[in-house]
Amino acid sequence: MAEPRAPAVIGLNAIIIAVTDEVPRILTVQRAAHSLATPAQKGEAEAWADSPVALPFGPFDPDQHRTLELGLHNWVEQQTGLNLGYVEQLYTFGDRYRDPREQAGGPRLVSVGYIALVRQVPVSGAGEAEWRNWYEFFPWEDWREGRPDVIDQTIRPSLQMWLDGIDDGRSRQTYQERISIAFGTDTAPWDFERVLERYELLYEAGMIGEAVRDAQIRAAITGEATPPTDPEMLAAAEALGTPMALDNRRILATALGRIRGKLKYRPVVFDLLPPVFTLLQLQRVVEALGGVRLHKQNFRRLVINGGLVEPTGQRESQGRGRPAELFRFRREVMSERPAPGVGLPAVRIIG
Amino acid sequence: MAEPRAPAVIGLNAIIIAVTDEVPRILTVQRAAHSLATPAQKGEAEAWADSPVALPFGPFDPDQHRTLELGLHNWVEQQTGLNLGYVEQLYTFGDRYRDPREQAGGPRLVSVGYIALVRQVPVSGAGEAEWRNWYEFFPWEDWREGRPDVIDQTIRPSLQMWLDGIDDGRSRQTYQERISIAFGTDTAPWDFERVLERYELLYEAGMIGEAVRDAQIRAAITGEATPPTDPEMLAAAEALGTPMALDNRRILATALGRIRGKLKYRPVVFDLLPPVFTLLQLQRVVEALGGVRLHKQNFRRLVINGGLVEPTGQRESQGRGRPAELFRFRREVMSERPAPGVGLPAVRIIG
DNA sequence: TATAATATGCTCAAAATGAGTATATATAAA
DNA sequence: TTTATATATACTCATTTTGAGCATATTATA
Repeated sequence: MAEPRAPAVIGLNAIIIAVTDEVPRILTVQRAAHSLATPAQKGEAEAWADSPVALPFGPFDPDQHRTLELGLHNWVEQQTGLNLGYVEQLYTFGDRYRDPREQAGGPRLVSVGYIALVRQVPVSGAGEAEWRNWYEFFPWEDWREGRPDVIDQTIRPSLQMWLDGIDDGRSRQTYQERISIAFGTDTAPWDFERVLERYELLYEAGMIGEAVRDAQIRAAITGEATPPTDPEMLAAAEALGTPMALDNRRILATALGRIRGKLKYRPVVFDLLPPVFTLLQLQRVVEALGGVRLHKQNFRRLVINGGLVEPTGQRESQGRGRPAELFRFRREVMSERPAPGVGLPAVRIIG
Repeated sequence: MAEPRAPAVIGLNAIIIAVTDEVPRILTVQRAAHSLATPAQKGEAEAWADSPVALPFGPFDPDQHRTLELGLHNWVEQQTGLNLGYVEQLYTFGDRYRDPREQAGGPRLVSVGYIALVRQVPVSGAGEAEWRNWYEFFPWEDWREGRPDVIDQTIRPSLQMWLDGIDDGRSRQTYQERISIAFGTDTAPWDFERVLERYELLYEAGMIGEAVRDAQIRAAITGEATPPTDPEMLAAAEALGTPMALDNRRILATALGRIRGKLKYRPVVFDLLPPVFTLLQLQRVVEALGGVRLHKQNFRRLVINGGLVEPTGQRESQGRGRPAELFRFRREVMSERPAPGVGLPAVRIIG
């Protein structure tokens, strides 16, 4: 068994999530565009532009930090002034060239992603930090106002065109199946958790801004001519949301899928809410994360009968109609039921 | 945003799982005990003995491997002759001193764990590899023959004793809650997915062999006297399964919990079975992983009506009673239902 | 005072689940 | 050959959970 050498560096990415005004938001930072251009290919640097929108990132310093998570806490606090509550490891990303600087001899960058859920949305501290609607990056994932137009107007036709252009029958077959699973069919429902699968297909089909960018980078490095980019696909990329730096959008897709899955069997929503809340507020947060509308009365029944919340006796002051009762999270539920969560439906789109 | 330095090394751990004869097994390798002893403290090396039972481990070589997963495939194949089928990233472990050599100045070891599910159990290739029943490491997790004795005879009383010894009322309260959630109460059910939570509590209570070992290591390094180990706790450690090297048992607990969770909403079992199988074989594999007995007729209904399997028309040859029909996995189910899986009950212990 | 908006209570059918009983088809034993 | 035993499979039935909707309560505002 050989000793491991030390040829890679470890970084930490934070996906910091909050929900305000019924909008799920993530904290982004500005990333200087030139940080991608290495001296070796300054000239080519103008050929492609990386997005300045990035997830908060920091190096992991083993000398200073006892655990990965503590390291994360540390620089997040420094950079944004946030002190994180619930934190959970997401995934570790280590594909070659996820940082293009590798192509110019830079070290392999392995990043461990962490999800953090926060309540407050303090004006983000050190300058360039900014909260952004996460559906800005995944317009096809928000079904709260009905099935998003972009699916049938852009995604479906472009995917079909891409599929038709694949010569090998077998791999076309495989892709067809993946598309059905990810995007559903007339019979198959849309599965709200398959966020990453959808993003990856769109990337592979070249319909995502980052895919175009990465193809250009590869071409610039190998010295080939800029690859012919299908104008259809470029138009698609326009409609398919804001690009992010590096593979940050893939990381975000992973996080979104994870959160949606977790909602069903762990009471994670409450980390996004104040200590007391109305049932409608609770429902709106769940809907924001899930990207679906839920049946109000049944949602009520679910969380009350399920023992997830308990009434405080107080009622809300403000408001238009009848004042709502204020509830709080019942921590005891964790030791009462095996998998307490709020559950998303298969494909409900009711108001 | 500072550049990450390169002060840690990245390794890969494989949790390779197969089920044969209704026993869930993991592939282990022999780990030379002296690999933990550094020249700096050879003299102390006899004071504590690390277990030679380890998970397969290999370094990650970024020059050679395009992705972490490919790196894993590569050395697993070399070391064991296995070519892995379904592989999924589990978790990244980076706590300080998870490799005790760090205490003698060794580099921080960050390991990315991967779960692999395999069908065949070929006589494991290069020498020291060996399949072991995973319940050998977690005797309290197998409820197929009823509630394991070790829970009420060892775990319950020792946890209580430990709890009573905690002075601070607040932290005793917190621990009490964690114990209730992890191990259940008269009212609260046993949650089969909380494998890691249970392991961590037992470790923190000092009831696990590794906890004793790690306390001794720390003492040896800091030069303190060997800490007084409660003989009760040592006896508990005897009953609480085979220790593993480093933090490998924690990694394994993470994997077991993950697999049990996944069972419910993804058809992972089929990666452990031959292409055709009887429904009882399928059920036995699910039971082996979940550590529970299931109701036969209802299990049938679940997988057939759920569209998870389809009959082949063939029947099984051998056997005592009526020959069973052979089924195969219906891949189409993946695109029909949002979360196809087999589901484990809350706490069923019926034959 | 009427109207709109929201909260909350309740009903009812359909589907899923838990627990059995009954029957079919094989091998092994008498 | 018959009987016992083991397994597979089919079917029933009560209970619980879920999906959908109607009805009523309580507030602010026109």
